[in-house]
Amino acid sequence: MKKSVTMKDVADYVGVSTTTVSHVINETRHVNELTRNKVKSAMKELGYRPNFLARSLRSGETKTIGLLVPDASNPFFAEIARQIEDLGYRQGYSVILGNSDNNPNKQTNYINTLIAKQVDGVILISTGGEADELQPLTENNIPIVLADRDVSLSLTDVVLLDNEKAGYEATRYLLELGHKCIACITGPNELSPSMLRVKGYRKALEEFDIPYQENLIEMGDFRYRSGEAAMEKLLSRSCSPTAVFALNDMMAIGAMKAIMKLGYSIPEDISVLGFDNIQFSSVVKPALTTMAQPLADFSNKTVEMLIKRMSGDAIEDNQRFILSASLVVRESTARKK
Amino acid sequence: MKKSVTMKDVADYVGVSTTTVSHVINETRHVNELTRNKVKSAMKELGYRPNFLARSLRSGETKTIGLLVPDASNPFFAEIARQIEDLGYRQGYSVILGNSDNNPNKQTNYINTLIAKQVDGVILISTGGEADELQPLTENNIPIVLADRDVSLSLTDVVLLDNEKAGYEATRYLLELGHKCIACITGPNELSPSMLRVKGYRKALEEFDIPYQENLIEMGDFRYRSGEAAMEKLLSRSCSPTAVFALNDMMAIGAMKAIMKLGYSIPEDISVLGFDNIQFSSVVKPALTTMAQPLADFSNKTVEMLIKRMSGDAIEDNQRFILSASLVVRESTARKK
DNA sequence: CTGAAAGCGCTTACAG
DNA sequence: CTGAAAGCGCTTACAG
Repeated sequence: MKKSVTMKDVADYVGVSTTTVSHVINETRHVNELTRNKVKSAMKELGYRPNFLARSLRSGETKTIGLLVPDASNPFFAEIARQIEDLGYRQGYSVILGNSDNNPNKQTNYINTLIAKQVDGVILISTGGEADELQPLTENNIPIVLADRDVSLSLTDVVLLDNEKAGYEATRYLLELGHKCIACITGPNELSPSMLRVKGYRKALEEFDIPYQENLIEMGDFRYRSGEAAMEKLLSRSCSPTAVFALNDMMAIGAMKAIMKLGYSIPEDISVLGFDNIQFSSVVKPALTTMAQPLADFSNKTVEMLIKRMSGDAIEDNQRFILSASLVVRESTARKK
Repeated sequence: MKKSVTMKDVADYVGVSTTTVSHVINETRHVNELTRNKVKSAMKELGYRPNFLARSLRSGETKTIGLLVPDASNPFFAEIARQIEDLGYRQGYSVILGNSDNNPNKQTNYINTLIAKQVDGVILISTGGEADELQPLTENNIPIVLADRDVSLSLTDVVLLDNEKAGYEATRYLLELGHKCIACITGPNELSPSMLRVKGYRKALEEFDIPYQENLIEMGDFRYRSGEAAMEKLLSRSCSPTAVFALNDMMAIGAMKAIMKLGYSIPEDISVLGFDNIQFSSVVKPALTTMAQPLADFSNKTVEMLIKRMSGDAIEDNQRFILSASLVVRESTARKK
């Protein structure tokens, strides 16, 4: 086990102090050109590499941010994670990625790890809705921005979609196509995006004087299989829908599978409307009509807010940035016959 | 900015040395029960949180590993990253995730960052094929295991698929279905998995006395669009294939799109065979026949090897672990009519 | 233009 | 059963 070469080795080699070496590395004060060059070549010669750990311990900055998502293998989160990593990299930050599996305990554990590792900030797509899960972070003065899912009573910054409006607009679009019996495949009730999209769905129905029917609602878990299962249940009931609004694309695609398996056609018999606009929604057959999330805006805004916070710029607490979804019409929806 | 409470604060509060506090935290030596309890409650009372950075600087262990992938929004890598993160978490490691974008420079930069941040090990799905890109890691005694893509002359551990065999078996399956004109949509030539799968493809053709034809080969970049584009080109040529072997599922699905758009049916007119068995391959219509990568084995083995290396257990260099793909027959392939 | 030295918050060999 | 002290590799206020 070869010991790694430190600043002191370089300093000794050149015959200067570590102060000087440090300053040539960081360009934090003027150093005589000759000395500077000698230091630089010594670093190369000895194969010196700075130890960020030591620097961080001293400076209090790790240039690392934590990103906690429910499940990075879900295409929606994968895409967000990818973009956030990219934006972070450009600003000189590494990202520690964690998957909470929608498990509040795991999320809490992860938050503790991130604090212990002294990350400069965290971006959280939260599993639970409890603000006290975030308290350890705020207590340790670690900036945090919440993305995608709100946490009640939290005083942190948030970047959210206007889910209620999106749910409303999606449903309204189906209503305007003449559908009167519109099923809805939701996500878990405790997640704010699902809850709010359902709220929008109900609002649109109300506006069109269509009664809300419990038996047109099925809850999924935002995954493919659950969409398939939910649709099968919906189709087994008496009041069979002519349109279905799935609260994400994965479930919508699952629902499509179920619909076709049972011999119906899309959109002739049943229109299907998704949510997210993941890459695959344009690939399936028929291509999925969906409410598109402004993914790039999402990532950009989230990172931007976090960086502003980390830089300590005086800004007021609890900034809320709300984005809008937009309807992307493809082949899976049609006017009711 | 509240200063965080340190070990010294706890020690002073209880009236013991930091030595003792450290030992109760890490359970590294016996501490009188009364003292131990006093320390523990003091930690709670003061809200003490260990600073891993300081510990790491002292101990030389960061409990962090680096994971570099070409693009974590690609479902195949996303799934691997997800599993590796999970396995790491269970063993007490956080993972810093980086995307190289198949850009050797970016990869090199990332490797330097990982070294500076003193990760305990790195898992690399490499972009380039040059062993000297890995030298900084080995020079710094950072264990590394290469996954999925080999790097020539590298002396590190690797976990690979037997790509040549997989390519051979896939092609052989199509040949046995009676296909004689089998197109191949490859990945970038410089990537070993692509190259080796093509090698297997050629070997199978040879075995069946079918000449290899340049104009049945199209190169893609492992992404959806490139599969679509490649297929369009293939179909515009005189010798139009009755089967196509795409070297990953994303391109296979792109190819399916192109085939159907041009009015052919799958598998009646053209059989399509993919590679990877990503989640979506079972969802598309028709469901994609594909060579399945043993993803779980992949992640497990990779993490296991890295952990063994990090623990410093005496094992010989350049361990090579080779996995096999397996054919999953679905609806997109059929006997040639 | 440069350096000696303190200190970031821990761990751990040494001593008792 | 416990503590004083060195040291991990840096940065930076202080001094000249």
